[in-house]
Amino acid sequence: MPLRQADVLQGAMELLDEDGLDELTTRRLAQRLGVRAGALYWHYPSKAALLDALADRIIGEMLTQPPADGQDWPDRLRDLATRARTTMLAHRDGARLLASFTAPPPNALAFFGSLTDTLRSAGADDRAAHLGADVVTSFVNGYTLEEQARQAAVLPLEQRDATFRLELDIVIAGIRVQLLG
Amino acid sequence: MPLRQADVLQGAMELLDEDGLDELTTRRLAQRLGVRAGALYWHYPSKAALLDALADRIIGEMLTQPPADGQDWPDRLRDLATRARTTMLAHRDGARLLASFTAPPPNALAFFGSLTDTLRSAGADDRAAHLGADVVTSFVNGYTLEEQARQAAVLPLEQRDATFRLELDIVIAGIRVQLLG
DNA sequence: ACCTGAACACCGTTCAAGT
DNA sequence: ACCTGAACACCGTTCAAGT
Repeated sequence: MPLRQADVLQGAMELLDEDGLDELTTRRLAQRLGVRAGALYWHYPSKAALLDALADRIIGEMLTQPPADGQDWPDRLRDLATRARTTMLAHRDGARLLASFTAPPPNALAFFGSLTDTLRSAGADDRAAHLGADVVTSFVNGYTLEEQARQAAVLPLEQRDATFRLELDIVIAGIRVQLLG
Repeated sequence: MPLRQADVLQGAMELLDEDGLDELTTRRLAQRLGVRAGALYWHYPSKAALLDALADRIIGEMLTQPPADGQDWPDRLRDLATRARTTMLAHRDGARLLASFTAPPPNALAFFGSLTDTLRSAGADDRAAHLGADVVTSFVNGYTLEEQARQAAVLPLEQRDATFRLELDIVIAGIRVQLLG
């Protein structure tokens, strides 16, 4: 039976997890799927489009669990930020892939929206909610990119978890003081 | 006269600024320098090593001006963070290049050291100084990477400057509350 | 509708050989 | 000491032609 777009995406995900972003070439992906490289261009217009779709699928994994209720806004921000980091770490080169998309795909907007919603429900206006969501996003992406590229091989996970938590609490404390004072 | 390592690095810098990281190939660089691609391997053992050296040269630009005296620690942090962002923005794909080195080169360690020094002089112990420097670094890198990849083309600089400043002040307020309280 | 075959215009890297 | 020439093993992409 012929390949479908979902099969191509699934194969790309597996190849990423097994061999990393640098080994995720159109030729190696085609070989794994049992076709020639040119065939991929029937399903996606370019490799960049395929990587965008892959990034969006990974971001989608951050959105699966519904928010626990009874969380106050700092717990909710911690939950979202932790989920973002954990999901990126769960895929080889995840942070680097997510830094590479051209325009923010749908799930990226949805995830950002859950950050701004959290802050608005805590009393922030639109501008403050956007600033707070943005500073959390920049911090988590910058931290995880560095962590996955250079620290994951040398520091144990519990230690990195603890450091992330402490630095995240610095950002959240800053949001409280500057935006929700 | 023959090429020297510094000439290769200079050519790489110019090619980066003119055409961007994706166009900075060994073959195009060699052509600009009037040699064949293989000749570069006499000066650098690999393209990765050349990019590391280029990243370190750019980070070095953040360290040129001595610290203004009479600054308190928040002003000094703001100065360092702003200098980091400005320097990355001054080179095409600067943030992406600086996210790509394998091990932190000398100037990266020196820059991080000036952040920790600032926090220690404000009364932080070693652990707190490290956490504070790290959260600033992660935020600035994450922010500028996103900015240079997707916002620089669509938002005016003054607006991006203002947003960066506001978000940086969130991080600094968090450091004050969590680490220097 | 989906894919092959074959090509095009590239990459980074190596290394004997030249000067 | 520094570089050429030529090769090796790759890339992403296009597209007529096949089924």
